[in-house]
Amino acid sequence: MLDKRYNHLEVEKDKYQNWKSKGYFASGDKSKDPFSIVIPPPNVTGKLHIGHAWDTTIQDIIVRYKKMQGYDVLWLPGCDHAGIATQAKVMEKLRKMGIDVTTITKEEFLKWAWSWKDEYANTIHEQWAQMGLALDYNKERFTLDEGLNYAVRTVFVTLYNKGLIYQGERIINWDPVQKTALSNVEVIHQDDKGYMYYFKYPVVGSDDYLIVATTRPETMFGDVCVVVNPKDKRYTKYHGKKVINPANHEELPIICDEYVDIEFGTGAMKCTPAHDPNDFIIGEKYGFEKPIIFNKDATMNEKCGQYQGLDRFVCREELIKNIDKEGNFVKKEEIVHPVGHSERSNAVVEPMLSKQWFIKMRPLAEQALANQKKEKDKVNFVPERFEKIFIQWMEKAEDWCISRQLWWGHQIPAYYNKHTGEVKVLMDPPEDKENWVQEEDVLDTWFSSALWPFSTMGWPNKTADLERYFPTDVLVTGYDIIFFWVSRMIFQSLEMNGVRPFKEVVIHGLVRDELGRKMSKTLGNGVDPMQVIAEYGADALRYFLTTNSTPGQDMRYIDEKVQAASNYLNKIWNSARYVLSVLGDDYKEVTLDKAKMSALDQWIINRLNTTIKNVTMNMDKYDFNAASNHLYNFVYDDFCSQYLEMSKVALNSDNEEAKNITKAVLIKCLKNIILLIYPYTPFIAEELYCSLPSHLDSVMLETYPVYENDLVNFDKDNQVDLLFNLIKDVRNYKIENKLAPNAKLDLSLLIKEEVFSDFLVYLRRFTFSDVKLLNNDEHVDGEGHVYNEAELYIASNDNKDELLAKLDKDIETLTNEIKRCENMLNNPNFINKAPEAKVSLEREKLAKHQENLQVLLEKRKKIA
RNA sequence: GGAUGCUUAGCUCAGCUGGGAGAGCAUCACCCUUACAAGGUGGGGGUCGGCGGUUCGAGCCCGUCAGCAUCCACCA
Repeated sequence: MLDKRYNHLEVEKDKYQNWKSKGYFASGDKSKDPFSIVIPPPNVTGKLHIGHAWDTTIQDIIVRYKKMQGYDVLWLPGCDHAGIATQAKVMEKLRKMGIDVTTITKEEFLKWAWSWKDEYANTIHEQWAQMGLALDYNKERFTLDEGLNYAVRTVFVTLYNKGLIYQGERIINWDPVQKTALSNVEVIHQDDKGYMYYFKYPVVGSDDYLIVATTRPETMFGDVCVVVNPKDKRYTKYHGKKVINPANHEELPIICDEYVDIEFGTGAMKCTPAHDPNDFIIGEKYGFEKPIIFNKDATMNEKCGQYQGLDRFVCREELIKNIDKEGNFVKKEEIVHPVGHSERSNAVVEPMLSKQWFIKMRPLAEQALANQKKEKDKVNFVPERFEKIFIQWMEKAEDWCISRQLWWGHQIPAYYNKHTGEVKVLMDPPEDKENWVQEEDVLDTWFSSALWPFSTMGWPNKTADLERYFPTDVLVTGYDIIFFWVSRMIFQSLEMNGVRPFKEVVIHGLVRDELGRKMSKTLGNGVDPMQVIAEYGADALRYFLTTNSTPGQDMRYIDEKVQAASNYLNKIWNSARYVLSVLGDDYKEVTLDKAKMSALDQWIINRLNTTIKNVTMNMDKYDFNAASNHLYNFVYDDFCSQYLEMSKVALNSDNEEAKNITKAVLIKCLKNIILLIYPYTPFIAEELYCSLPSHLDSVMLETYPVYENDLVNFDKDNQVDLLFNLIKDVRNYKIENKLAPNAKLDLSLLIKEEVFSDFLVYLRRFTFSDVKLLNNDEHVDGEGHVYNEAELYIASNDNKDELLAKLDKDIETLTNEIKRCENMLNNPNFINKAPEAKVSLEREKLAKHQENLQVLLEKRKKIA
């Protein structure tokens, strides 16, 4: 027997281990059609957060749903080595342990890093288990394992040989804390308060000067010239002259270039080719040197004289002070301007000239864009609008800097000849190893992530898995990593395989806190999914996460809603408890025969059938909120509030056949509810499923409910609705008159249209009252309720005036309804232009209303 | 400077191809009725951000304005 209250701790105990050990998560049944998903590999930097919980629950729902529909589902798990992030975490840990990280060797570090990885991968496994994810652990991969490393090298070499990877000296984003290059997407531009500083650049051989503005005065040590627009009349007289750099007193030529915006600032621009992408272009164009003035930690280098060794921001202040002393500092203005920060370290990124490896983006992007124009083979974004975001980014994607100055990652397979400096890019080190040294840099983490959908399946080998499961069917991820990951998977797969990596990509939003703020460590407003599970259970968390937002939209974590989810599960739990309790020990399954079923039996089966249809339709659209709503309404309104209560009548009768049919209907409804809720809440579903009188070993082996066409032609909805309305109005009467719910009333009913057998039995039972049937012209006193199919009179103690007042109220609302109908029907445009069905519907309504009004008016006459 | 999303009940959000506004929580009244008091029954509460347009008919389509949020963008 089930407990009175659903207890998630009991219910969720041991089930995951059982599923796993029985092999229910494993893929590979060749008799079925394949369906595949790869998990977005979480970083091994820490624990999973609530966003992961959302992302993986969506996938788990899809996976469990598809399994039930008879697919051989592969859900491939794994983790990402997360280069920069992990290296930072491990370094921090070592520092805390008192280890001097400046002297540590690469080999020592990697040992620590691998043990870190093992530890956190373990944690992640435990969390996946808590969440109940049906992952196929046989296929688990790690982005840094040998197989994936092989795939990474293969792609690198292939792209290099095609000229799509090159090494070049370009302006890159330098993270001075992590001391590595970053790609554009790893830089977060935020509006920071800063200053625009104005300096005098004295003109050589005169007392004149130009005023030049900059937000980064320390870069003046890297200036090579001052640029003005040739059309700028103010500066014509200085063409060909030189100015003195007030920072280091070196002479700088004044050159002319259209690039300079006359309107902006003073119209005279300092040019620092090594530390600004635009200045770099000008430097190239005019053949200037490109002096680098920073060390790797963004302290000033030897080119900066007395400032050498100072931090860039300290140098800035010192420099301004000194220039001011010489009278060349004009002013500073407070401004707000976009400043690039490192995604990981949050350090202000320094644009810096550096030799790095790049992926040439244009050809790859064009290919991806072309593929999106194909009707059949494009990647389908769900919701569709995210395709636009993808396309816009692809249209202007610049070359991707893929080299990182780290230890934790895939070492770039490039080799430098110790003697000649020649570069070779190879799968394996050259034969004469001793003459070559491998590139120290590793690849951007996202380089290996981009290959995830196929590298995990054994690519480049033509493995059976690759053949069977690739391209994958769907990828589920948040909109925040469309650029980082989704787009790169798409172009890499198109380039390496000629096909899209996944047919559909389901995009979800972010989980925010109760106030709508992004969750962050600094705010400390993060929600730990494991704590929520401890309190409410994984099922409640899963249900909450997947049924409280529209696809693609952000959601807020709201504790009460998890509670509400838990209450819903308790509702289902208790309805199951009831159903199981009424079956009795001798329950034998009977096949449902429509001819023998009562109207209410047919009604609920019909409602169930409709629910199955609606749920399935929305599941297929990945609209889990809509799908679950249909089920929720069925569970609460149709099943629990109506049928389950009504079933008590048949079950208490002496009619054995009716009893058995009712039990069968109850079981059928319950079982289907369990199967429909199961993808969302597998634990409670398993528990309840295994409590059913007949069941397989696990709900995981069941098939998904199917819409049955032969059950739909139920035509007594009106009668059932009438019954419910009558009961409701009587209940309302009792409440209004402060009567007990089970108070006995004298009811009189005039039935105008046919009702199903037992109609009155139910009415009497649920009103706790006698119901006297009236003839057509019979009159009784009392409070009247008029329906299309019947009239109800409740014997009442109200005096004449009170009764009249109530009648008048009803008459008024009915009159208004009639007016509304008449207005519509008197509008010739409506008659002519609205669909025929709509028009006749309104006509019918009007007729009914008028008929009902007539009844009320006659009643009024008789009372008055 | 581009782009996207949002604005609906006190709060958090649904509302499918346009045809009489919904849920959860909160609130009010009554009820420990033999599945469920973390419950049941029955209520109350919304000129669907403003303005204009299309339409017989607009929360939904179009335009415009406002507010909020997010993303992209090298302006010294």
